[in-house]
Amino acid sequence: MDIEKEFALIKEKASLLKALSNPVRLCIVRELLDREACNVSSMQKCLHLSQSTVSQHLGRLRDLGIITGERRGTEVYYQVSSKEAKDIIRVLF
Amino acid sequence: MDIEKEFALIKEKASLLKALSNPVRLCIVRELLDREACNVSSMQKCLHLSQSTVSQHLGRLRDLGIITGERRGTEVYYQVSSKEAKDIIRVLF
DNA sequence: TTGCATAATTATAATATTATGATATAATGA
DNA sequence: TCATTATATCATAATATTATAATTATGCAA
Repeated sequence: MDIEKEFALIKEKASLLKALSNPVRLCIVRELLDREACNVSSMQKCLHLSQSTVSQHLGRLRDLGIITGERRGTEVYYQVSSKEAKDIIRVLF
Repeated sequence: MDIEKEFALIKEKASLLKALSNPVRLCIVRELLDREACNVSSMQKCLHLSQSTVSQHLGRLRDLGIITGERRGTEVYYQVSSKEAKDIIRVLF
């Protein structure tokens, strides 16, 4: 592999790690693995953070394909979709 | 485990991930696993960054116990000392 | 349609991270 | 000792991240 593609790969992996490196997001992803399909307001209560903050963290995880959301009525339920993210959580906990 | 210790653990794991989530640091740790015991100036040439920048990244990795350095004359050779960090690299690459 | 509940988006201020340049420290050899 | 090489630390400007508050969007039921 040439050096530029190599570093592009490293940057991609680094952004996955960065997404998981915030305590709130790490907590969210971990919770989603334990008891799958939480909705936003249940996480919000659990984390003692505002709706906006939680939603923005979820947005970042969504943008990177780490989680996917499914709407059921007014609520959105999330689950972890990235195998690498799952593997990292397994290594850590 | 009570909720506060739980979150303290999560913050600790998050800082490990944060340390690895910078492309330069991820590159350094990965290199150190492939060909162990690089010195600072060889990394610096490889990464096209200033001595100061590389040294500061090494400092962060050192402070978290991810790498350890051993001085040989004027040079310092580093290696990866954290098992968790090694495991994460193995998951990613 | 209106009202309500849930979630997403936007703007912003406080804080953290990063790379650079200058300086300091450590080891070695002339 | 002095000069040189290698590494670490400090100060700082540019950029990124984070939490909050305000606003907007979506779904549903009366």
